[in-house]
Amino acid sequence: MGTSVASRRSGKGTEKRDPVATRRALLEAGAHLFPLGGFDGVSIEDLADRAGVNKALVSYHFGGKRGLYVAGLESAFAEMAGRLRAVDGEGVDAREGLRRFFQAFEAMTRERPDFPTLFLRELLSSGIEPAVVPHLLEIVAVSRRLAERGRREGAFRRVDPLLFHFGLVGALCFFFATEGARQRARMAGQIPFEMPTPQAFVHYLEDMTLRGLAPGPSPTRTRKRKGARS
Amino acid sequence: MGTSVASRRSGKGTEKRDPVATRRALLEAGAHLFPLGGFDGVSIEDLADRAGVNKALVSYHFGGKRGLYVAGLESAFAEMAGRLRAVDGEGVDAREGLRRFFQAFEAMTRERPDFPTLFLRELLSSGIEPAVVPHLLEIVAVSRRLAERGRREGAFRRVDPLLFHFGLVGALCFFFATEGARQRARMAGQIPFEMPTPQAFVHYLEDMTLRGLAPGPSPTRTRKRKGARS
DNA sequence: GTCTATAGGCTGATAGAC
DNA sequence: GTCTATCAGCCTATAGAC
Repeated sequence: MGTSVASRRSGKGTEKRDPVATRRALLEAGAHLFPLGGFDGVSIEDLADRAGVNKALVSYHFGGKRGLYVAGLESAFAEMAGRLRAVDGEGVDAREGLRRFFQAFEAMTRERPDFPTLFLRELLSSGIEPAVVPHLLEIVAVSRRLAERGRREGAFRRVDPLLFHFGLVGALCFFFATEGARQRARMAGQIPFEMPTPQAFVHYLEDMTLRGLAPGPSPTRTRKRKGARS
Repeated sequence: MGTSVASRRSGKGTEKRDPVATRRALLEAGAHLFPLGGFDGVSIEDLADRAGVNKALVSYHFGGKRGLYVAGLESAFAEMAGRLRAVDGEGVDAREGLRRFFQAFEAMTRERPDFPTLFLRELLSSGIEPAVVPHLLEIVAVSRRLAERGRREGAFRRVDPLLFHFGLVGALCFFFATEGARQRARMAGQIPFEMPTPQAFVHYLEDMTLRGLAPGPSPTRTRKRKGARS
């Protein structure tokens, strides 16, 4: 929990620590600092200070600031993709899969609260890091399969799996990535009313998704009536 | 459309232009560059070059890079808030209000395609610019009133207006803010399949929202059954 | 209002001692 | 592997000529 330290000054001497502890401390520092501030907003010195490690070790162990950033980024994306794999369990039907989808997202944000921020920041950046593209595609594939399975089982109406994906992931990412900003703004007195809790939002979104995906015609006519079948 | 130029070199001399043209050119440059790259990712020289203007004029007219950024930010937020005000028209019922809500968002992204990116970047930043907080609250208030009106008119079931707001705005912002990244990744061959169009997504989200808000019990039982009425 | 020139700070990276 | 010292580059901001 506390600040990881790979080497420390004690009295007058310098104690050396495990090099793997150094790497780990730097990765932890990156995981904490990069989501705030973004890549440009964090200096090597910031990272070294938080890790309790010498500046030069960033270049030594990761080949530079970018290397440290990418290493953390990839591990986070891989972890998210891995968690979502539980959605495709053996005997789980589509509705249960959807529940697991939300559970996986909740679990991720519980253990890595600023993953959504990191995620979003990377998507907003000029060029997505090639190393994480496979994980990204894997994440998309999960919701895609979920939508298709629901359709096959008759649990969901037919929707474009990609639209389904963006509606779900977009709302979740936005909410969780901006959660910190809300809390800060709330404490600074900029927001004069209570904000929803993450649990409430996840529950709401799950409810809306189930209702929105329920088979059958829309309870309200759309503007233009179409023929019998599309 | 082309690069705005407030002053230009012709042959050997230097022609002076309207100072308001200078300001305008710089604001346009900021509106284009800040969404990409973010505040840290854009240098004063980048801005001046794109505006066809001298570096020093940024400080002269806006008191520094931050001043130019905030000026553009505030005008964008104000414009979005203004567009959303149409949702609260005189004789519009809730369902029509929701339609206008999506229309306003679509219109905004048509004329200022990278507003969602700017918006999201600001929400992710360490501290939200105080100057835009009022506009932010106004935007929240629109969806809040929309949800409450729908409830009052019997068109929507009862939902927490703030959850409604985040579900809607979150999904829209995410999709549009990452649209550029998708196109880039697609062209770079990182994505091997077609991506949904903005129109398709907006239509999908509107449909899902109407279905999700339709009065009546959820077509699927939730895990815990509650009493007859809440 | 606009431009040139420059000050001054900070950053990422590395050479070389230990 | 770790640390100190240092360098070259870029950045924002401003003083002063026009």
